[in-house]
Amino acid sequence: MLSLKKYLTEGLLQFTILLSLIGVRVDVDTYLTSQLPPLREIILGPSSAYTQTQFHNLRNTLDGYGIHPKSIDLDNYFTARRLLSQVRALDRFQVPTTEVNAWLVHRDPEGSVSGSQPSSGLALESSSGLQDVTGPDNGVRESETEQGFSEDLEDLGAVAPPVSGDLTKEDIDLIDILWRQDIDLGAGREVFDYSHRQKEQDVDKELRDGGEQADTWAGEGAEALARDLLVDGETGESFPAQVPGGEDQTALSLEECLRLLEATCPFGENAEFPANVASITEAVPSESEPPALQNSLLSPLLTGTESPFDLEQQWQDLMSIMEMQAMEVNTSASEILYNAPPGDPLSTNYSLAPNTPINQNVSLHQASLGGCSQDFSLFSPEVENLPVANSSTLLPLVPSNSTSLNSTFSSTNLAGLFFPPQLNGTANDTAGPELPDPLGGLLDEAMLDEISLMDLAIEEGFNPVQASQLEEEFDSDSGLSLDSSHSPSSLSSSEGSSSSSSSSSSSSSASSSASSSFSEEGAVGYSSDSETLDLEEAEGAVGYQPEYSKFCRMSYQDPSQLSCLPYLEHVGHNHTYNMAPSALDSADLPPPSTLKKGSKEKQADFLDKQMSRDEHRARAMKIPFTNDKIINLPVEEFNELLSKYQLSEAQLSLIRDIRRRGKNKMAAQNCRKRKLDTILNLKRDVEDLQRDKARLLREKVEFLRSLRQMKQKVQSLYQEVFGRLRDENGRPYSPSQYALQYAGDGSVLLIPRTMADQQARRQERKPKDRRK
DNA sequence: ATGCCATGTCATGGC
DNA sequence: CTGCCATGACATGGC
Repeated sequence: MLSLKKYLTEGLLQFTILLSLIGVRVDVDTYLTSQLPPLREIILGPSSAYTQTQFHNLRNTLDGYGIHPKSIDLDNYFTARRLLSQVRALDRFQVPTTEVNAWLVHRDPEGSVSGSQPSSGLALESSSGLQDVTGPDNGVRESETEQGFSEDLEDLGAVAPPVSGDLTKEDIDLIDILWRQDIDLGAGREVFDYSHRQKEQDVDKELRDGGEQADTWAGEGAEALARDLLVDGETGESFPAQVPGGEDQTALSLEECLRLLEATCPFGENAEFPANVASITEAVPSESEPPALQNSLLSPLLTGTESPFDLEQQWQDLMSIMEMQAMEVNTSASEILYNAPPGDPLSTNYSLAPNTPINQNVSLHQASLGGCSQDFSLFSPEVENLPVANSSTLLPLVPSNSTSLNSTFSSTNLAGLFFPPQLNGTANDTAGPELPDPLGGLLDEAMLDEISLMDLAIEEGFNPVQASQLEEEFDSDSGLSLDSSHSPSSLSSSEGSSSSSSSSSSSSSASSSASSSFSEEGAVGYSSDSETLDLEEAEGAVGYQPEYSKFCRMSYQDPSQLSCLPYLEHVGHNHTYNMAPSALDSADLPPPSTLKKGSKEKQADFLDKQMSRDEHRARAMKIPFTNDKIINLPVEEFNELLSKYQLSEAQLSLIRDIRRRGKNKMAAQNCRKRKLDTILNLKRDVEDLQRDKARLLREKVEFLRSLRQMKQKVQSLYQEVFGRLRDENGRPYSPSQYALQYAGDGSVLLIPRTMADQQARRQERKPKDRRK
């Protein structure tokens, strides 16, 4: 369903844009606003799936709690909304075609990427393609890198099916011919392909040792690209300026793009297409926008995009969302079930602000949960007298069944009545007064969506824990709440990789104990080990980006925490934890180029410098075997080795010292690494707990709100029923003398006030007695 | 010159 | 008891 939705949405958008560009007006509004649930939901999404998560995260951002403000998902969401509004705007404003500059349609074929480029073209500054050159035939682009890349994007749920799957050979040839035509412009496809470059950057980051080259993409890279984007005066084409080493860059003109689209499927199943169309329209006011922004639309894979957080743009997005949601609710408001007759106090009570969303699924049953009785002070004395236990027996009073009660409640406008008192997640004043806030409506909508999700989960038989898990799943689907990956299950999984990686890289003698100790450590959540290890060991690991984003998020929260981030912390340092000494030795060997340049003496000096003190000692004492063997051999083999040689007492002592020191060295490395991971895990636990606390506080506020709503409704119903009662003379009963009493069987009795007070006191005593 | 940090080493204790 | 590991404390070298 998700892929179908994206497929349809992007396809429709592309088709619409195309039609608009060639002059056919498409009234998207009729489709979007019409009450055709399937299509509407396909295009706009099932509301809570998107809005809940994103608003939730937006609120977190505004809280200053946790979410990196540069989060690409927010951008993605907003731009998706913006894209819709821009598509709508297409039939109002005709985008001048001369301003539609260049579209990225495909990445490079291998052939146009210079096959002579050295494989070290992963550096950011180098413009050579990321993917490996598979061969001179540039017609077929089915390298593993290509497919893997598409799959990666697809896995993240952001893209349409890969192009190559549906392209015929002629199409691909045409594409390549077109690209080659633009090669003389010096434009390469991957120049615009931010995801491409981002991935490249990631791999590069892993490969690079020094921190000096670790400048971020959004910093110099994006600026450099923005600077390098030139506009052809004649054609209006925009193409990157000649970057040194960027001879393989091409760009597609609009005409070529259209031709290309004609040649391919009608919807142009290229995932990058709609994104770049959006970027084009965005680029109209600001002539050259950083590529990071347009690529922010590409996929959630690019979560780490560090484009500047454009507050104004976000505000526009907020406004557009408000507009859109107002439209949604206005059109759906007529369908709201109002069971109360006109003039009913209920309807007057709950008919505020019709253009705000509705909290579905708030049931009286939930709201009358115990433990909230302290909130009764919010009530009028009259209702306060009602025993809590009887509130559920109110149901028979409602004209129809409980379902209609729910629907009646669902028509109540909580957003108009309440506002979350704590925007700050750490605020403790949950019962505080509702403060006005310009974002209040929006945030409230988000919260209500969130609560609706909770309610839905509860109604469907989930327990609250499952509901929260459901909520977290929504968060994780967005790719924003990355901490959901730290659930116990993922901990255990990463734990497995942790132990395996450590054992694989440790010496054979230490591997078994190392893995066993690691699994013991897993009880306290020992997962970051694998994260950093995977970075170091698996070059070009694709799944690494979310973790990096997570660290970005953390670092944003507190810049001083940068020092604690393993990834950044390891920059410039040779963290060779868990690497076998043999690997260390080989890694310490100087590159061949330096060997050629230097004389043999220099080589010897260099090697001497690379050797440890123990190695020097061993050489001085003429130990006949390597320190590697001394340290890493099992005891039996080690003793066997010693027995083979006639060694002096000094030599034996040195060998044992070397072994002891070597083992201790590795132990110290492991120990420090463990310590670091423990600290990081503790920090993450604290964050998780803080997030849970904030969520629970929000839920509490919501429940209190619902409870207050219920009480008001009960009060209204009470007054209505009481007001309609007449005595035998046809006169209304005096509220000061009579009261309604709810019996356990659902019946309602009219009893004198004095008796009601006595019963109420008895009801109050019972729980106290039970507590004792 | 100084402080910080990563790393190596030693001492010690537990298994 | 010996070997191994974990870890606190200290030393050292680089930045």
